[in-house]
Amino acid sequence: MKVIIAEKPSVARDIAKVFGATTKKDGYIEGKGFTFTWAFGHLLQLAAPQEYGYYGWSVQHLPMLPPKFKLSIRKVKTKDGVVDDPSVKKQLDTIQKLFDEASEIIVATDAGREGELIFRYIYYYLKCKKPFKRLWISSQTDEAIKEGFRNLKPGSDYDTLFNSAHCRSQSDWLVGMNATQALSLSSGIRGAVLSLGRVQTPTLAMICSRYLENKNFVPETFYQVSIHPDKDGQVFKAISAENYKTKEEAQAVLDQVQDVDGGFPQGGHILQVEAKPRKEPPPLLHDLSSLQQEANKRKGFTADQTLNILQNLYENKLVTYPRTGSRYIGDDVFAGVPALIEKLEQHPLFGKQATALGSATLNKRSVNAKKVTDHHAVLTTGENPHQLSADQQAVYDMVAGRMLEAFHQDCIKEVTKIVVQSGAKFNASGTVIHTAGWRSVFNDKEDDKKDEENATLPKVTQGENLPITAKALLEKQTKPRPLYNEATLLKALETAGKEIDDEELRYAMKDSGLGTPATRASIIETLIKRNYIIREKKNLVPTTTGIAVYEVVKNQQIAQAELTGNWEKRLEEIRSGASVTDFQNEIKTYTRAITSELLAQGKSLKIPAAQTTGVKA
DNA sequence: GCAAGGTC
Repeated sequence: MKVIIAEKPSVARDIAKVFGATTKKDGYIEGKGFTFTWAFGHLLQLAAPQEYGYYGWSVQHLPMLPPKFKLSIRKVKTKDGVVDDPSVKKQLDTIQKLFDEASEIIVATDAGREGELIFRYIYYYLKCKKPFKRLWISSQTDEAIKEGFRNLKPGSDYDTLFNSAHCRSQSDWLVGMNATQALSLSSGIRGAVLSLGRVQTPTLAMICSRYLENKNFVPETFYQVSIHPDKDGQVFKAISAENYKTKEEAQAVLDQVQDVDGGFPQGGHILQVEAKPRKEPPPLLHDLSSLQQEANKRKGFTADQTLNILQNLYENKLVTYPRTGSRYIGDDVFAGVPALIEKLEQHPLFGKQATALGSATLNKRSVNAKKVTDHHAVLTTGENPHQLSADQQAVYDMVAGRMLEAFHQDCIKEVTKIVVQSGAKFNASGTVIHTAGWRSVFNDKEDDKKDEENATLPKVTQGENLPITAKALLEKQTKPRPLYNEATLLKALETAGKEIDDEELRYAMKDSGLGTPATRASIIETLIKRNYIIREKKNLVPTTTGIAVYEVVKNQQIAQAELTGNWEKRLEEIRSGASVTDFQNEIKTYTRAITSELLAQGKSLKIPAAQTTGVKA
């Protein structure tokens, strides 16, 4: 008998369905000579320090460098402390029984580094010796699954992938556990937990450095002049092309404006008119991060809330797999899109849009099989939702609405720029939407609209002279970059802090971002739990503890996003066959260095004991 | 008491 093991129940069900296996057992599905079982993500983790004999937190143990790592069952917190998760234990027993009976194992965990690790940790923990083959597919449609089974790979083809995954896991443990204990112990605060890690610390650093930049920003005053030219009763606003440092300069420009009150009936000379049509393509489909950002902007949901709501919708089969990092779908999935859109015709908000889209040519911007990684973009499933809570409905609508947008036509607008001469030069700009296209779905205002922009501009021609009915001197101040909120932080994590607005360019940097779609919400929650940051309205603001930790580590490698970038590069080399021990030795060297540095530097930490978490009474 | 990774 062959056993197929998937990363999660939903995938096992999808595969079993293709085989026509329908007998549901406890923890697996049976039929047609196969059994289909599953994990729930990582069932096993690297054992905690005490399991190597490092009892309690002690400087004498540092750095902790276990000669051989052990695996232990995933833990869960109960009132009696931290224990093996009973549901995980039970599933492992089931898997063990099935592996014992198996002639061959087919590995169907997600097609990626962590998916490989999830299986291998189980396989080695259970001391299984059975041969295994690898199913490698990036979409769960029937055809993709069948094709994948025709193309099963030898399990050993993925040994180097496992090596890179294993290195990632061990390195995070070594650096995180040691750095955390080193800083906590050297802080001198009894029971303090000052955690550090490859992902959480650069994230904290980003929040702190932006906060300090914002707080220390010295606004500069500058001046502008505005005029109101009048075209046959239609008045628009134009702003001086230059900003002025002093009020006097601006006043001089203002005085030279040839307005009606100053005795100039037609003192505004149209120097230039430029009207350009612009096509604005629809946004890509949602991945988890973009959905979390939108839900934060629209509804103020935290990243964690959005993930929980989505997981719930997923478990109720209303949306596809949520923890995806892809904003694309393959052609096979695209083939099913018209039917999904038709289903949305019942939707109270988008029904009309869905109907209209049903008879139009669909935009294929979000269709690109090469950009589908372990999972495709989030879609609705075609199941009809009922009895959703307001929050569930809101998130569901964001998924459904984005689908309609993504497959909609471009928005066609005309961007007009007018240059008016009246003493000095003045600019006016305005945007007129000709064909709303995808923008008709939500009918939102553009988020990047500047406050000086005119909604519509009158038709004027070059050489024309217009009366200027008003003029004013404007006093303005330069503004600092805003504090991070969850939406802007999530976006920044995708590109490891580099500011890239272009959607597609940002996408290309996916592999060098901080954290993964599945973990970013929990990174934010960890920083909050440690009392490093707090939510203040929508903003994420560091506490004195957070700032103090940042001050100690800000120049260290562990606070730089580049650390992840460097690791990823090395892990990728390992995947293509480079030495594992070289990397492991470098990590050990780094662990020793960071540990001793933190033991020395932690003494300079100044935090009131009450502001650290985990303080024992 | 501690990492980052996955998922019910």
